[in-house]
Amino acid sequence: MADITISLPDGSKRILPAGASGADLAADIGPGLAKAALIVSVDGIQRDLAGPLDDGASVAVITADSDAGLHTLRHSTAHVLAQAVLDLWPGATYAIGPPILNGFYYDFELPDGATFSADDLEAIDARMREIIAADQPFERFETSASDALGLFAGHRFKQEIIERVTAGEAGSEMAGEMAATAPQGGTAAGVISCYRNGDGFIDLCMGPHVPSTGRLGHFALQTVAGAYWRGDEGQPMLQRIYGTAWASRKELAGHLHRLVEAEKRDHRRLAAELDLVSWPEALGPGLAVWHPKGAIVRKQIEDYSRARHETGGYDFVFSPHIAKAVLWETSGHLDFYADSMYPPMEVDGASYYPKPMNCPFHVLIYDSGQRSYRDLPLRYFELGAVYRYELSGAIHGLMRSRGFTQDDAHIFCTREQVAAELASLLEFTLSVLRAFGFDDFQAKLSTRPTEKAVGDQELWDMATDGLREALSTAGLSYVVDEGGGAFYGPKIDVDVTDAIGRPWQLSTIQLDFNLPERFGLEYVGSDGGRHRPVMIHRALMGSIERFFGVLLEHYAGAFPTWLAPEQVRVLPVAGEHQGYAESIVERLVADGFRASVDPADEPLGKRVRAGKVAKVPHVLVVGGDDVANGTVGENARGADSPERDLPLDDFVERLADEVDAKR
RNA sequence: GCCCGAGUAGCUCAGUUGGUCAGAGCAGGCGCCUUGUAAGCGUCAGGUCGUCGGUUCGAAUCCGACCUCGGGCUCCA
Repeated sequence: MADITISLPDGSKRILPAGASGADLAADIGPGLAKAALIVSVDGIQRDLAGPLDDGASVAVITADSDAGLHTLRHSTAHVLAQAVLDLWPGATYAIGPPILNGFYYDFELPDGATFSADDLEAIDARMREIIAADQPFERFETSASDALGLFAGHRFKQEIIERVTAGEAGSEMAGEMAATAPQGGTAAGVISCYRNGDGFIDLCMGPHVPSTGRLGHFALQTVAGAYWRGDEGQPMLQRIYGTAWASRKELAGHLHRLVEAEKRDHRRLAAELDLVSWPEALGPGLAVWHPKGAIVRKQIEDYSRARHETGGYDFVFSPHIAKAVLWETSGHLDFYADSMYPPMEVDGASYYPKPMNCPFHVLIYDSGQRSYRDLPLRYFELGAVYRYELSGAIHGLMRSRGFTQDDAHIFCTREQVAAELASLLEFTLSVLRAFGFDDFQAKLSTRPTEKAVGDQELWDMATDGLREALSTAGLSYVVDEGGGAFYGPKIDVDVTDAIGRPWQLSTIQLDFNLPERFGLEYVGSDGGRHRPVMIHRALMGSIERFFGVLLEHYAGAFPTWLAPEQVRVLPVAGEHQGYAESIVERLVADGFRASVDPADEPLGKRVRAGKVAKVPHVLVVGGDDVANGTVGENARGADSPERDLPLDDFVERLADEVDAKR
């Protein structure tokens, strides 16, 4: 039999006997790799280790070190979860169970509408570990759609998937998905692939999978949740189990530890601990009140935003919280956004809606007079409070609320001005975000939807090119969401990455070809003719409340000094030093700093601790020596040890520098 | 909205099978202590056990409804 030649990623070649599998290749390279190998990538297509390799193929052996390997590990663990559930609940059926970030889930429907309870997870976990201990091989086989329908008799979700896959070949929406994902398993068109492990467990799956269940085990089942089939409220509610899975015990422990850490910086917990914000039940879900310490931080954020807009070419405007139905009819909100609006108040025979957006008001301001091309661009800025009727289950602290304030602006410009306007706007956006300590950005460009869209193609192209240019000028990496734009215009969304690596979508820059049309906006051009302006919606922080929440989590409550609610706390060592402490605070407050005295009613150690726990950036201790010499003992937040005998003037200068530098 | 889970002092929690189970620590008030760097001592006050109904001789505990909060509701075979 002729040998086959395989190319490896490093460019080297290996000769193997004909019929050799990925596992054989891994073993040929070395015993360590043989043990670690999970799947192979053959000419860029992921496959099981067990399958034979073709002569001349480029093959990479994939281990759990790579994302692809981890994905496979999680995907296979999801299968074991399904096997365990089907073992334990006779009559249960299963839907889908993909790998996700850090883990996996699987959706089930239990007989007679039964639901999982949190206690069930323990039994499922135990059964999964038995399956893993049995080291059952994952065996792939392929079949026709009609045979597959028989194989999954009684499992309606699997049958639906098979039907969709089959229909997909005729060119439905599913075809695109399959085309995009087929390389994962290398399934030929018209063939349904399945995996069998254990005595009778079979799942419909593209694969690939790890060689056997024994390769799994570092997992934890996490939560039970309801999830609609295909994410559609009109579809049945399935029972979803989430889990996390890793290549080693250590990585699993690390992940669980990170979850605990993330919980510690949960903004809702910190908001309560630091006395910043609360959500009194009497207000209703998704509505918060700002306590003095939270409010002063928010004020710093807003003041900074206003100052930047004031020097950034914006005009300030204000608009009311409610408006008559006719405004929302004209803007179209009542057509496509009514579900998210609070119901109207009836006053004097008219219906007034709380505003979910500020744009129509700004449009009216534009429309309050005749505009010349010489006036453009016009940039209207408002910290506008809006109210949106979010689903009660979607509400989440300050991150998703029913009342919030946008750092909102609308720019009205000519078509010719769009590109330049976008470029400077993106620079402006990043500059503002950087001031708050974010420097890791990721952008998304959303382009023209394939179906309905308003505005001519030329306009879309120009605006989309403008956005693209702005992104490259700013040196921002971005992904393109083809067809992901709204019907009324393309947009850029900007994510920041926080201190523990989580992305938050903050900024959005959105072209709008629709509202100017609906409101019949015009300007007089240099040709004397009337033209339609282009409108740009933009928010940098998005929601001030949410931005505050993101900052709170980013800094784990330890706001930089310029934002900190309490910048300096002065602790007199004993009662006799109270006067000196007060004189320091007086001076600091006069200079515009936020400072207070914590009197000597408690032992110094206790007060120092209280200052640290409150995350005050500077805790000053002043005693007899300091009174005599005009000095302070400085405890900088995060410093290991105090700095004694620091001249007060030096401290104030340092503090001022720190605040100026926004540190 | 829908699925699962949770609601006991301001906060974190304990309360065994329904029968002194209404408790603790921290925070708060008041005294004492006058402190040189991460919790001094004493004392007082605080709760309709989320709300409303029901079962029971008796409910924080069991049942139902409601309210609020938390997690989830396509990262897609």
